Amino acid sequence: MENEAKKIRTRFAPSPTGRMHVGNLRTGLYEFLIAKHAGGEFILRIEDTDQERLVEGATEIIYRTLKKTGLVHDEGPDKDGGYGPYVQSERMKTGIYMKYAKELVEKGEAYYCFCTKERLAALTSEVVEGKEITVYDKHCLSLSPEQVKANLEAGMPFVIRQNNPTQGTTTFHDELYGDITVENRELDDMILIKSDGYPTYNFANVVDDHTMNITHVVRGNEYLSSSPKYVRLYEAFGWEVPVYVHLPLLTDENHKKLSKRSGHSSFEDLIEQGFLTEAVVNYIALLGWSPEDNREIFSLEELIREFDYRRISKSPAVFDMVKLRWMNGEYLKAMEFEPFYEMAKPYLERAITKPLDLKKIAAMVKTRIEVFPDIPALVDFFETLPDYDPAMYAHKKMKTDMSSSLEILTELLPVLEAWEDYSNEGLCQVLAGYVERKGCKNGYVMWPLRTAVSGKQMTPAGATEIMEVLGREESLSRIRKGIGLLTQAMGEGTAQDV
RNA sequence: GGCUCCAUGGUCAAGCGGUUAAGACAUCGCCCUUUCACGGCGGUAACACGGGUUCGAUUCCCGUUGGAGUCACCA
Repeated sequence: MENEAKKIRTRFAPSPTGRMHVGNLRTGLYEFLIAKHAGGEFILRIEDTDQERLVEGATEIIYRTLKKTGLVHDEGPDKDGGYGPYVQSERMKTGIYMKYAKELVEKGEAYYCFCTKERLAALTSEVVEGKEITVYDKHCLSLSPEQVKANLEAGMPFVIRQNNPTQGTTTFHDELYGDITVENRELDDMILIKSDGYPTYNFANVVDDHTMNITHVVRGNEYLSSSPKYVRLYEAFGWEVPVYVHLPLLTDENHKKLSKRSGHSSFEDLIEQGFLTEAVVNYIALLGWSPEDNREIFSLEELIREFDYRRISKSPAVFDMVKLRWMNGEYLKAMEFEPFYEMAKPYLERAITKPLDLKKIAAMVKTRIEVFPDIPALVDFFETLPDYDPAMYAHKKMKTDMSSSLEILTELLPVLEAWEDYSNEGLCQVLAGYVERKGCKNGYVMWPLRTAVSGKQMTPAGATEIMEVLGREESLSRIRKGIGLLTQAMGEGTAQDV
């Protein structure tokens, strides 16, 4: 047993600050996949140490998103696995962070700092792109124990800072990026405990990952350059450093980091935009990772099986909505009809209020849309015949023009008026008979007919299917309207010619 | 600006010293067709640059250039 590798434990540690953006979700997905691929455990921890950024209900969003995407956690605030509490604000009440911070102070690896904001501001060495670059000068490190004690007793506000060496280098190993070394003098004495008593992310993260027995720390690439400071913390405690896997960033079309701030889609936004959960999960899994073969469509179970984190790439990936739409379309096509219909229904009803056969229309639309909101624009002509330009009757390939269309429709009208069976099959039958008598090609007849009953250049189905849904009376009325439009247009054309 | 990372078509990407440099999205064309779409077939399009190492570099090393990240009492 001792020789066997420890069971992998990864954690997803979001902050409850609103909706979950896709970069965050992908990090969670990879953490889940890495653990599950190896038969390990996936832990949820809520990092709410920033009391100012907390958003009401955001924790619920986290639970809902994980549930919906299938990233089931083995342990979390709602599932105690013996490493709780799993919410940092609750962990803080146990005094854990302060206890460990004081341990570092005693070891000389950290120290109290009483510097005021004003003094800190004076330390600002330069301003780059609007950001103030400040490196703390270890001013308070020289305070004697007596002074510290006196300050504390006087109730002076304080923070606790990490005491980093100023010489030598620190190296840490990342599974993807290899060894990364930095000069210790580049390491700022970061704050461990804030003046409100809460730990900073940096500190709580290390304490929690260690005490919760996390074996693989998987996180975004934005932490790569600060990782040496985390490693120094582990070393200061004398703790085993976890395996690090830093993930390549997800960027927007301008190659900038995807962030909530820049207004990029959160997972919930995407769902509202009509994307399927499975498609989103599938798509983001492929952003930064690829399987051994060329497969692109993966269920979560298949991802678990195939996911080898060594195949994660190192360079950032652009989040491409166009490809996401394509993938969503693939999922739509593969869906069973009934569930598809249930999801499409609200969009159909948005465009159609008449008592038409929505199921038939849904079936027409199923293979032609990429996302549900594509539906209304595709089917609105069923509700009302749009105003259309009779020039649409002309089609080069079908060899139709306005005059041929007028002829066809005029001849067809009495035939269809005399016909009772408006099923697709029945209509095909009567029209085939007409085409045969006429001795022309199908399209020569179908094009003007479809134009007349739809008033559209693009429809999700052919003329007969449309007529079947519209019914006899509406179909005939639209054909009469078409004849009227054509007659009028031809008349004007003639008048102009003369 | 310092530090760190990255670098194959417009995008996602395979490749891990010798390949006609895959595949997918997008784009273009053709076919099919009761338009469009779907589907089928095909085309355009990439190893950033310069030095090494090597019999041989997209692949290894160095530099240049370019891009990104980071430099908070935010995570």
